[in-house]
Amino acid sequence: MLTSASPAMIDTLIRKLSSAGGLTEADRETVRQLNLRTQQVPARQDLTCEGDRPENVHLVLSGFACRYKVLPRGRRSIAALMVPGDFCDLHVAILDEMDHSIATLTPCTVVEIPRSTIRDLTKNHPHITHALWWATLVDEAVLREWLVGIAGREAPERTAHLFCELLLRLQTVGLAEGDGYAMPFTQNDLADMLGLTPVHVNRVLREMRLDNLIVLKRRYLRIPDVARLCAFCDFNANYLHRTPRSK
Amino acid sequence: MLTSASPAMIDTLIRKLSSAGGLTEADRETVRQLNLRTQQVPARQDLTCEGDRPENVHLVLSGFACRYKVLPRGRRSIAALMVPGDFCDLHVAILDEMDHSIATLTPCTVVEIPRSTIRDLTKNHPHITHALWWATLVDEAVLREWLVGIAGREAPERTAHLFCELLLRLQTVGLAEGDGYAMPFTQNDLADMLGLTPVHVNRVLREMRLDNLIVLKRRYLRIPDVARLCAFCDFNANYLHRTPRSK
DNA sequence: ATAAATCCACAACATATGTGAATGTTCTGA
DNA sequence: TCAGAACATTCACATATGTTGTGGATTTAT
Repeated sequence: MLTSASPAMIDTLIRKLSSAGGLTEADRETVRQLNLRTQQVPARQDLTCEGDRPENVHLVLSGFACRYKVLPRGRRSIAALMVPGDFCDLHVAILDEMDHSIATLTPCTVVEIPRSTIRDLTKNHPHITHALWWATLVDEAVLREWLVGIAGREAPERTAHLFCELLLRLQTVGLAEGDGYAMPFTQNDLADMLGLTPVHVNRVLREMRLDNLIVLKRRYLRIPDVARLCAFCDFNANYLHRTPRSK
Repeated sequence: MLTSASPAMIDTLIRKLSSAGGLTEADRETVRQLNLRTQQVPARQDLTCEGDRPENVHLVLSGFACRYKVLPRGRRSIAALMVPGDFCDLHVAILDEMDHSIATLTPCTVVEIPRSTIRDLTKNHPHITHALWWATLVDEAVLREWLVGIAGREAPERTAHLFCELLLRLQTVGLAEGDGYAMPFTQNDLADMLGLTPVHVNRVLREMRLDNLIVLKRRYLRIPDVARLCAFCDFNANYLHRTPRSK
């Protein structure tokens, strides 16, 4: 299903770009003039596949999507999680070929931005280019933190770290109320993000529940003591590069 | 020690940027006009630390450097390896604060590019900006492959994969002769890159030697049968985004 | 050339996490 | 409302990898 983008959607995009700082009013107007289309995508569906040379960049407006690769033995490894407001694949505007796939985890609303539009923006609007580049660098910082976590944190700390990160990321887009948020992932999805087995994710969650670090019920996560969970996993939010501006 | 950059060094930079494609002769001339300084750095020394707001971007001309974070229990996790021709920290041109550290692994020669220079380039030279952005996206692709490897590959395959990646990356900068290259890393360094223990790296290397997958002696790695090693770890080079041009 | 410092090699043992399988629970759609 | 699917939970057991420690080999500095 395709519909034309509403002002609210454009705002999501502008807010995203503004968090890099440095956008002028003219830049904002340029973005508003873009003729963007919105699309509804069901859960567990690929947006682009490894090897593709897609014609559109996607921005998530609602729902969760992920970046993943499939390993030899059929194991799926999730390398990034996209929450509302995140770009899925700015890559394709610059690199030729996708080296990984992108799929929805839940039903999503996404904006499609033609590659040519990005190319045009980067040729003529340095501030917007700067903002887009900024977005990819923050994505990279998150990716790096995931790598460090998988390489060096034990399963419980790693899991806690993901929950802390999600809390902050969802807070900045207004999707967390206080100390809780909807986390509509399967334990299987979590396993693929954490580099663990579903069985072990289940074990870890049980332990965390027993320690009262989390309350997780019907896909809703509540963190009774945020400071305690952060301390538990040694969480440091610097890698999210949240500016004062963006909350 | 500081010296002014020689033409050969500028060439390294220009070659790097050109691999993204799209540079005009005017762009190249712009790069040649930059007044860059070169620096010798001993092994195992930090170039920038987490929390810094450095004034220079670094480019490695010779030697190996790495991007790392230190975890609670003092464990160092290496998130990226920089070989000659690689940028260390384009981040600092865009993001405010370093969320990780950068250190040399071996003695290095690095070029220092002032932040202001990058800012100027990105404001006035869209093709160069595009090339720089391209470089960060390739870095991100490599980082993603490392994440996927640590999350989903067993130690031997993971190690083999690193060796294959290094072979290609060093080939493109002329630092591999055929099927071998100098790999001046400690087993400790390897462990930090692979998310393993030094002891286990030692075990894995022994096995790989016994299987004749590698010949590793006095910090020099030879791969008797490259195709066999690639098959062993299911190596797919697409994530390196090497263009025909750049090789 | 020699000593000191790293680094490599190997062994015995500990444990976090993976595997396979059975059962119960919660969604989902007709 | 029901049946079927998808998901969560738990168990027993297997194994890859971590931990601690010791001795020998290289490298580095004097």
